[in-house]
Amino acid sequence: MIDFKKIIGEKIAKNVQLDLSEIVSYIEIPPNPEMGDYAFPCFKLAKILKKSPQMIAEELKGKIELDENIEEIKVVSGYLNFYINKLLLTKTVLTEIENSKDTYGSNKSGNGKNVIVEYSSPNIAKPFHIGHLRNTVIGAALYKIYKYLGYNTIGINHLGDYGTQFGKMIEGYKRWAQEYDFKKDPISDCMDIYVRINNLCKEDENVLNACRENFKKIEEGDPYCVEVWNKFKDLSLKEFQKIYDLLGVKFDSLNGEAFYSDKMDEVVDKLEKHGALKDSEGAKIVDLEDKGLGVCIIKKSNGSTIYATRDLAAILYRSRTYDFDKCLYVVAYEQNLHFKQVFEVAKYLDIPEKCLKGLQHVAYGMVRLTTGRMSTREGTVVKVDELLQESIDRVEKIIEEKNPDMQNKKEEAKKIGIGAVIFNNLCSTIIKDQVFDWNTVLNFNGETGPYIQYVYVRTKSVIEKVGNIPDINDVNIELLQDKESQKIISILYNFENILMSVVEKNEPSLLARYLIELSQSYSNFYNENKIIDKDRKIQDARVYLSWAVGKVLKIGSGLLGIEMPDKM
RNA sequence: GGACCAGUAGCUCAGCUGGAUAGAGCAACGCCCUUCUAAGGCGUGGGUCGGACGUUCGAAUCGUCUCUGGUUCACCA
Repeated sequence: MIDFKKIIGEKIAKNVQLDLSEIVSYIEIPPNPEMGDYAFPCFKLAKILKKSPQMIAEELKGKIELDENIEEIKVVSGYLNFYINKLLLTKTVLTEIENSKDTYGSNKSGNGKNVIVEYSSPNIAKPFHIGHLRNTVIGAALYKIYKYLGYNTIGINHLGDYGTQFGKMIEGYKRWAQEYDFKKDPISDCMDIYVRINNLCKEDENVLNACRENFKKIEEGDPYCVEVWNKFKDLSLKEFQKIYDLLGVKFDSLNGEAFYSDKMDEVVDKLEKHGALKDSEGAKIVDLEDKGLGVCIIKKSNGSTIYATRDLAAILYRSRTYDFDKCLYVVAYEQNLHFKQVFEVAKYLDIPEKCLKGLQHVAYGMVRLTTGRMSTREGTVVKVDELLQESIDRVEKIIEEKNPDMQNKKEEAKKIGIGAVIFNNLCSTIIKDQVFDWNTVLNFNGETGPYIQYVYVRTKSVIEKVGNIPDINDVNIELLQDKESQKIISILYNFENILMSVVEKNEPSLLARYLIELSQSYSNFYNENKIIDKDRKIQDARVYLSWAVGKVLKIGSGLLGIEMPDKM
């Protein structure tokens, strides 16, 4: 597509002693469309040229020639305001959408690059709660968007299937297995055991030591411990899969922590070889005090490993298996220090420089309840299956009220209910903490998933009524020059840029906000104009624009993991 | 105590790498369905951008200090 910003930058660059890239970085979008489409502030030049910004702007205006791209230039209080050729913009955007169809906004910027997205990563034998949901939804969106931009993307569910917690589970299972059937609600049974054994550990140090011993036995391949551990794993995966199916989330690999249980010796060897390993209080550590990062434990004093060791083994394995350019860890910010340590220690693993540089922690904020922090042990978690079901149920009720004759009510309710929950998790900057409130999550008015879906359904409904999508050659773009249409066009133009920023910042909320903006602009257009019109030319133009909006809403939502209903 | 993160309207949040009058949604109030889906649109009210100082032609945005909240700081993950 035409890059107007670059074109303007080039025109300015001819007359100013600055790099093109620097000029382009100064170009901004005016706060109000009447002030132009792009603006170049001349204040920075004032010092260099020792003239007033206003004078510089006037002079520049005189030197820059108008052409088919730029219609007009105005000087306003030190700004050079550019008015681009709206007909050309309209034509460019619509032609691009027509030609690329379901791939609009995608590009090849990631070609040849391998990106790992590690996300979801729930703990086996514990409930899948709304914290994991946030993680899963963020990771899945990043995964899809990277892929859309041409990256070879690998999604890894780094299951929490290892560690002392399983020693605890085994200890609990040994003691109380006969009290449970593990059939109706296996996760709940597991959690019950987990809470009981934790309480016992608090009271009795010997029990805790027995738990640690059990974990060590798993590592050593003790048949009983491994069998029980596998049982928990199978039960959990089956439960998690139900949620992934509802969310439409898939992984390329389920290699969790346990997968690396036999790959940690090499890490220890390498650290030793580099002289990075130190004995301290019976444990083996890497001392990072000089970097202000404390110490990173590699082996505990009882000889067994710890999660940092497994993360390091994973880095080594992944660099060999996937030759990654980026490895994103979607993990809550609680683990900031942990990842800083691990990435620092990874320098001793002899992996390629690009892999080392590609390690990135995508930290997101905590989900807390109005009553405070969630705790598995306290039993205060909100379970995702219950949340999703509640959301779907509420949508069904609303459909029953508003549109009782609708087709496929169940299916559509599912898309809307789940879409609402997904959108709620993606609509604000991921680093911010979120207070979970049923009423906020299950609100379907305003800036929500259902709002976007509703707008999409409107575009579909208009097309359905008309009976066909007009041929782009029958669209007279001069009939799309009103304020409302132009607002939409400029937003559509920006879609690819938004996707690029999402990847650059690992911030899917940018796309979520974008879709709200697009939806609002269409709602506005819809209310201002009659789309189905007596004048066939006007109708063709507006229906075509509606189709284009629907297309981008569907692509964008799809990238966030939100499906579009046909009716609402 | 050290480190990191956050603090914008009653609530939830936008505000791009400093730029032109600080924007949405929710909640409140008032309008708009004999016209394409009112899960919608329009309007009104609501702000010392936590505070202070500084850098700059210009600061919600950058720097320093400070207050508040959160997270984390060795054998859990």
